[in-house]
Formats: sequence, structure tokens, C-alpha cells
Amino acid sequence: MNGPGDTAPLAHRVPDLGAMELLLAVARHGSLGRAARDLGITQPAASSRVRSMERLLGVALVERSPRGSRLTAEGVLVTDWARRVVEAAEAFEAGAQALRGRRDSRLRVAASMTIAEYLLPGWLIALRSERPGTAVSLSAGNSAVVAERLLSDEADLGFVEGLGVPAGLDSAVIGHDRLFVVAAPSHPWARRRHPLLPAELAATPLILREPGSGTRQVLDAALAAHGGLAEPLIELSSTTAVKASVVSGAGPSVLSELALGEELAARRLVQIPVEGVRLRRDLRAVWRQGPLPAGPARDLLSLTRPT
Amino acid sequence: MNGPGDTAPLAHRVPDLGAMELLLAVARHGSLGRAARDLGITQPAASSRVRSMERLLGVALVERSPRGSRLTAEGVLVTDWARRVVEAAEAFEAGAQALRGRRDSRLRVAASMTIAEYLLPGWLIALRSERPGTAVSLSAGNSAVVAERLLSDEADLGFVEGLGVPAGLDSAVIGHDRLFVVAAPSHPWARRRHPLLPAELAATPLILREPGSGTRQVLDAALAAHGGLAEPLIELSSTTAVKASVVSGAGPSVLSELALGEELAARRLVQIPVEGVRLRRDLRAVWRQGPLPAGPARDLLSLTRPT
DNA sequence: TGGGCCCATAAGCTGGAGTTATGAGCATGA
DNA sequence: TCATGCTCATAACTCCAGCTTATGGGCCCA
Repeated sequence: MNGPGDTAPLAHRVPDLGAMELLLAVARHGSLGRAARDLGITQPAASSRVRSMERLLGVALVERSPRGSRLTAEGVLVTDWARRVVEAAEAFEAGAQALRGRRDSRLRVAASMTIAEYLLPGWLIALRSERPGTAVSLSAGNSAVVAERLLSDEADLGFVEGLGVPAGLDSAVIGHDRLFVVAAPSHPWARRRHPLLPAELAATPLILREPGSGTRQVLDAALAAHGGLAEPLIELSSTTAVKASVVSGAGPSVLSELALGEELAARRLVQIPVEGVRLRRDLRAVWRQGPLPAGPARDLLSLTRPT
Repeated sequence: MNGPGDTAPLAHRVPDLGAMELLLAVARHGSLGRAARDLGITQPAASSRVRSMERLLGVALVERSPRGSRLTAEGVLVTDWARRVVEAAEAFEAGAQALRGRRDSRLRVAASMTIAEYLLPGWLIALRSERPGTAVSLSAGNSAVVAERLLSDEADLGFVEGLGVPAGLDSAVIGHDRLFVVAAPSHPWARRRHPLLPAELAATPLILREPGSGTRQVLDAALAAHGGLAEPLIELSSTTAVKASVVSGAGPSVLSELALGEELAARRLVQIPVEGVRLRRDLRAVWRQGPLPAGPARDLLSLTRPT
């Protein structure tokens, strides 16, 4: 994950979250003093913090004047990058908060790993802005675990990404997830001129999650007609480990598009086109058989329409 | 940007970047001590940091044993959220570093605001991992500014998103950018059952950037055949300001998909389908007329193939 | 049983980020 | 013209978070 050439930890080369937050506040308010008040600190503290941020980056971010402060051209760019960090931190916080309140929460959610990692934090941020009071607790596991929690009344609402709906549950499709064939940029497949054929994919040993995972279920089903999945090259227990292996050039894999955003954007991985096979699965909200859930569960459900 | 109900600043409710980095290192190495060494701190420091992170979140993240440390189930989730924060911080750092080295850098890049904000940091991370030594400097502005810098030999490679290629430059299409019609979830358009017609869009006052911006050029051209763009509701100078206005319900707007990731995912904004009009523009790399650039510029160019 | 690896705890140091207090620059309005 | 109110900067002081070193206990293996 650390690029080569890195020496000091990232945290020493980048302003901390508080400083980024402060920069956003300055952009919003057009004044150091008001930004400081917004964050509950004093004006000199804000002033010195912005100054030390500018020293660290070697760029002037804020143009001070007796009538307020505006961002410089560079400041605008830096502020936008900072905003993305702060948004990621907000997602972190929303997720972590849901993880904490184990017992006493009003809305208990159970979700598959992929959904809990990549989608739920965003939904929780949105939920909090629409229904500020709602306390959420979260547990993660595969489809069977989610079903069990719903049926034993340990969860009010679940999210799964498997092929079918577990018995005893009602469901609604809330989106779709495509599976991408990916390889390192150095892999021969990355230079192919023509799409991969299903039979080729099926015949090639891949880096995969263990058999229970949703991704693997879909892949098995899709390739059954084309000779069935070859014996895996390696079996790993987490999506992150799979990605790391693929990036390092160990071999190709098939992964959810949700897990691939950063890697594809930074071209650490490349997507290999495939033709003639549908690698797609439904994302579903699930609940105990019966009427649509009411109260907070309904609020959350209404935020999760197809994207 | 701050959700309602927030009181303390985000930075007090979330572990700092160093702690998140440490958590990732623990996940990688399977041991607090080795993670500590990796980050250049001592084992007790790492131990206490992880402990205080667990106290802050109210969740056990790491399972210690005399033979090493593994993440708990919750730890895996938290680590993945932390990874996204750290990746955003890496993008921040890559961008900021490019911004700093004004004069002496070997590769000088000029880019449009949108590309500089959303795409360049990712490319720079990838570039650094493939060609570690490359120093990059960055300046941002609209197409005319980019062209000027290239022609006056103040930049080696440029990126623009306008409609045409400025005179005197050669170019290559490196991707596409769709423009989305967006509105707040509370806006009437968000509940429409049928796609918007071009004439409706043209007739509606929108929240827009000022006339010079690339987005507005494309919009003008696309709607010329449908009666031309109505007088804007408000004109603002930054994309962020436009988004904030739309979120607050002031009216609809048309924005690049690149700028909308977070807002659409969190459903602070919703996309309004439109039929019969092509709101799409090319993203282009540009350079002084003549042969393809060589050296570091070529390295960067080769990272930016169509996504 | 000694030596390797793990982790935890304790005591002490230090720097960074906060505070209060103060002053200077620029508008506005009486 | 002078007071008022906003802006930001500087200086001196306080304090605590996070680091260090030193130490000890558990587990496994040769």
C-alpha cells in the first residue's frame, strides 16, 4: 500500500484532519476568525494552524486582508483535495458509530461485508442528515449470518449481495453490482486486443476469496456453462488481500466494482473486457417476511434506491 | 458540509491519520511491533495508540496474542474505512507535492480545474509508483490558460475538457466526462416518472458556473438546438459553491459526473434522467504541436488511457 | 532451560496546539 | 475626525498527547 520511495509516515507529510476541517471552514466563511468560532477554537489558534499548514505544503493557501480571508488559486485546489479526505473521515465516523452502539440502538442493521464496507457509511451519513436522532448499530457477515440475525430478531434490516433470497425473508432489489475481471497492468491480459472469452476465463487459475463468498458464488454460476471454474491459483480470506495479490502481479482475479474504485482510477489494476457472460448480481435489502419495515428501518430503506 | 447535530469537530471523534496508518500497518504485518517498526516508532507507542483508538471507537479492533495480533471482525471493517481515508490523504499529498515544486521540477503539468481536482492526484500516485524519481509541478486554469502555458514553454503537458483543441496544440482523447442534471432530493424533478425533455431543461433557470467554464460551454452547445439556455438562476465561481446551492434546494444544475461522486452516493443530490440530448465531453491531453512528448510527460500520458 | 518472539505497563520528556492579552490595518458612520 | 467594529498577527504561557526508555510476563521452539 505504501508506494516505494516513501520514507516518513504519511501523517507527517500531510496536514491533520483538524487542519483540513479548518481549511474547509475558512473557505465556507471567508474569515479565519469565523472559521475558528465555528470549530470552537480561538482566532489565533486558527491563524497559526493555517500558517503551519502553508509552511508544510510550501504554498500560500489563504489571502488575508483586513476585511477577511479568501482562498488563493492553489488554496482552492488544496481545499478540494482536503474535502475528499474529510468526507472519507465522515464515512469512517458514521460506520464506526454504527459499530459501537451494540445493544441499545433503535435501528439494528446486518449487512454483507462488501455492502458494509463500501455503501453503508454513505447511507448512514445521509440518514443522519435526514433523521438526526437515529442511532444505528451494525453487524457484518455473509448472507447466512444476515438471515440468521433477522430471523432471531437481532436485526431489523439486512443487506445481502448473494444470488438468491434466504428462506423466511422478504426482499427488495436496491442496486446492482458488476464483477470485473482485473489484472495488474503488467499482466499479458492487459495488452489483449480482443475481449476475453468465457471459456478462457474459466480455464485460467484465478486469485479468489474462499468458496463461501458472494463473489465466488456468482462466478461459479456464470461459468458453469463454460466448463466450470478452474482450480484457484490462491484462496485468500479478504478482498483486500486478493487485491494486493493481483496488484503485485501474482495473477488475475474477479472482483466487485465497489471494491475497485481506487485501484482502477490509479491504474494499479486494469479491467479486462469479457464477452458473452453476465457477471452481475443484485444488491438486496432483506427483512423478516411480512409487511415492509416501519420507522427508522423504512427511512434507511428509502435512501437506498438503485443507483 | 457539516451535518446537523454535529457539535465537536470531526477531528475529535475520529482517530487521526497516523492512527489509521498504524491500523493498516498492523493489518499488513500481523503484529503491533512490526507495524511500529514500519512506521518508525517504538512498540509501546503503537500499543498505546491502538488502545486509545479502541477506546475512542468503543470497539475492540485488534486481537492480541503472544504470537502476534490479528484484526477482529469489527477491526476488518474499520480498517477498510480507514484505508479510504488514507488513500484520500495520499491523493492530497500527491497533489500538494505537485503544487509545491514550482520552478525546478522535471515535469510541468497544466490542467483544467476539474481534471486537476479529481483525476490528477490519482495519476500522480500511479506515476510515482512506476517512476519514483519524477518530480511534478502543477498549475490549474481554464483551456486558454493551459494552452498559453504550453505555447510559452511553461508546461510540458496539459489536460483540458473543453469542446475543441486550442490552436497550435496536438491532442489525444484520454477519456470522457458525462454531465448530469442534478437536483436536491426534495426538488419536484426528483419525483418525475419520465425523463426530462431537452426543451424543458433549456427553459429552466439553472444554477451554473460563470460563462467561461467548460461545463457551461458544452451545455450551451447541446441546448442551442432546443431554444438555447435560459438565463441562469444564479452564477457562481466554483463547482463546490454550485453543489452547495443545489443541495440546499435553491434549484437544479448540470455538473460533471467527476464532481458528483460523493453527493450522489450519499443521496444529497439525485440525478435527473434526460433524453434526446448528448451531455458528454472529451477529456484530452494536449501538447505543443509536433511529436508525442518524450520522457516523464510520456510516462504520465501512458497512465491516462480511457477509463 | 535459555532465547526468541510477542505484548503490557510505568515513568519521564518534549513539542505542538491551545489559551489570553495586546496591537495594527482598514472600513463605516456619527 | 474620531470612535467603533471588523479583520489578522504576535507574544508569552500552559498543558497534555504521544513519544521515548526500561522493564516484566506469556508463549513457543531448539
